[in-house]
Amino acid sequence: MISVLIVDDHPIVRDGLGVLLESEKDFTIHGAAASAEEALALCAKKGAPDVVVTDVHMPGGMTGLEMLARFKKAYPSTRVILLAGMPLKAEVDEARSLGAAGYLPKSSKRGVLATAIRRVVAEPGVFVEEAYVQPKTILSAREAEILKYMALGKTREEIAIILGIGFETVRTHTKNLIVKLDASNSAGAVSRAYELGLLRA
Amino acid sequence: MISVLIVDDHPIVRDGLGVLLESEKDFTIHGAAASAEEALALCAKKGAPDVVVTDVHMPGGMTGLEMLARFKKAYPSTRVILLAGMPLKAEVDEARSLGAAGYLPKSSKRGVLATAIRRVVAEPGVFVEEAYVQPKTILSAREAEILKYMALGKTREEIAIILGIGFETVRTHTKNLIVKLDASNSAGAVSRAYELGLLRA
DNA sequence: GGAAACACCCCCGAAAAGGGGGATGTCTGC
DNA sequence: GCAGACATCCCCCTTTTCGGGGGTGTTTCC
Repeated sequence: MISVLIVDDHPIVRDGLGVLLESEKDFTIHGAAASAEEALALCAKKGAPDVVVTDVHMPGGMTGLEMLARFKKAYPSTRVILLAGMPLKAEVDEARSLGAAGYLPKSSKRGVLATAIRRVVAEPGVFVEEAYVQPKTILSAREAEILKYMALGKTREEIAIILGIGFETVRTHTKNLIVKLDASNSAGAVSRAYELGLLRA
Repeated sequence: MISVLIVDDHPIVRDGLGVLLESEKDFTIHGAAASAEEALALCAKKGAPDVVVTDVHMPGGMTGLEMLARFKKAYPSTRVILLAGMPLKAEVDEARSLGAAGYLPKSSKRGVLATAIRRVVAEPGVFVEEAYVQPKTILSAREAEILKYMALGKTREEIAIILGIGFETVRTHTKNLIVKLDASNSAGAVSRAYELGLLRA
């Protein structure tokens, strides 16, 4: 039996995932938490599960990536699989380097999650990742990435440092983003991106 | 048996909800669709279900509200229950006036959805709604207004002209907005506003 | 009557963003 | 091979925003 801890801020999603996984004979639900903090508290009390399945983006406190770091420190043997609406390359790479066991888009087809969970338990050190389709191909991978940091309120210089590229390059991308999203500034571009479903995972 | 059609752009959520509802003895899954368009096509082929459970916000095409209108026209007897991360009063009111059977936040506790489905089938004309939080209370009316124009990409000067107030006043409000939304600039504030459901996605 | 919230206005200086150009190399598809 | 998309970098200059202050007059509520 593989014990699984589910972390998501939406109870409906949480319960749905729980029932979905419980319907598989080899899974047992270790617990469910609405936030990273809650998940860590639960593990402190009940012990760690074999696998943690968590949404990356949660309002308020800790993100899935931060929680991942804490888990790898406190419970190195626990596998952590991250879920995101729209995985971005930088985020996936960061998750991998932080020791995540997998990174799946919520758009994964049915059964992918169950298969992934079994695989990360069976093969220590494996990193499961799904080829995902960008919902809107209007943005290049780089642009989508820069858009994300823009939404986080980072300045262009900060983004340049984060991505390890030049300031002028970030500038070029943001200029293109504003044009592509038919906006007139960063705030408008972020808004349009939300409306188009390019942000909010 | 109550037949239910599930509409959500995330397969993992869709499947989760499906399994969750199927675990109840009195539900049968009529189908699952990734978009409003797909849902309507499915109904054109297979006929309409008793109840449609749909996410309000879906990337790309039709929103849940638009789909609701189509459903009420084509299949007046089908009940439509809408799900949103953070229901806003205006949206809930619009849904009700469009003939929705219910509007639930995804933060509803387990079982609420199943109960709601049974209720809208048993009581024609009922509107099921969960107490929704209005995080808008953290913003004053003026701030909310300015936030809206900020998301539209207007400059502070443009907003001042639109609202017939001084540039410095707009500035004061935006400064307060950035602090209240825990952001560091306009783009970040707009992003946070979407996440908090203060702007409709 | 006073505290608190609100809408309104003002100043400074530094930082950042925006608009317009141009350039190079890679890689992919026809 | 060559167009086209992409990522990368650079220049000019202007406008806007940001962070830190300061203030006024209303209304509302205890």
